[in-house]
Amino acid sequence: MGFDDGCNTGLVLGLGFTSTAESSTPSKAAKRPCLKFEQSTTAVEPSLTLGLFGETYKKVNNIDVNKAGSCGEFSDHQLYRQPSPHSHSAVSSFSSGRVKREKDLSSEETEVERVSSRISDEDDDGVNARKKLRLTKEQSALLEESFKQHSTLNPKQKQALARQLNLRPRQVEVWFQNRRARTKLKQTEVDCEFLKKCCETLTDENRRLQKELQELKALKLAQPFYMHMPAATLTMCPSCERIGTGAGADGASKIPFSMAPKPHCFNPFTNPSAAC
DNA sequence: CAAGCAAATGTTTTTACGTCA
DNA sequence: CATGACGTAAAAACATTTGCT
Repeated sequence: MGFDDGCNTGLVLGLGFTSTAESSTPSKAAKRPCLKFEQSTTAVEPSLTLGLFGETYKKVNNIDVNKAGSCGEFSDHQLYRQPSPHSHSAVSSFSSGRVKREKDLSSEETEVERVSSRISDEDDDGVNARKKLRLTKEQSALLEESFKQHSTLNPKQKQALARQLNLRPRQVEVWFQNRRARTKLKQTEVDCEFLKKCCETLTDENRRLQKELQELKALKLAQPFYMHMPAATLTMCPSCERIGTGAGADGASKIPFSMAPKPHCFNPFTNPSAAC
């Protein structure tokens, strides 16, 4: 995948970074293959595509099936917050082992909460005001450090970090979510700049090629010599559109320019000039 | 007081996993 | 037993709100 692909299929506009060591089969460990900004940005190479992807957002029929879906935060919300008027209050009966595990975690979180005095103080007074926590420098630093290692946390890591920071797991989770969002925003800005540069380079290259084409056309008109040659002896490099004279019409080996397997597409970062 | 930042919340989408025919 | 369809929960992405500086 790269710049060349967009040339053949056309009209695909996208930006992103493709890992060079990308495996085609997502493993179970890599649960969310989309849009993860790992630390090893040096191991990825930029890819640009222009146009429309065939991929579209799918609308799920049973949208409200998982309305309780926010129960991903069930344990945290239920344990630590006064239920908001809009929150889904009841996810009553669980039976799966996974939920059991979640319950275990929740009990752990309760323990964490007990330790965390700054939180219980706020909640216990009955006032449902949404107080905003300001993380200390130390907390932020540790979170940053952890984020550098993993941009996402598994439940155990979350628990451990929360305990270490004297925060609720939910707060750690939220911090990571927001941090990922900021990272992505930053990355989008970088990509935007990258695309701008690409656009400028391509515009310049296009201008140069147009000029060269004009010159060649003028040359062709000024030199009737070409006209006297058999058409088959004139070949044009598909990449740079320079005209060459084939020595004979029989063998491709004698033709100075052979057709490229596919149209040359200019990549300003790997090919600063035309292929010839 | 408006603006910007960041914590928090709500919604949607994706994925993994269990169950059942 | 293998397999595919289906339902559900969890987690992440995404969008928005809100409190604080």
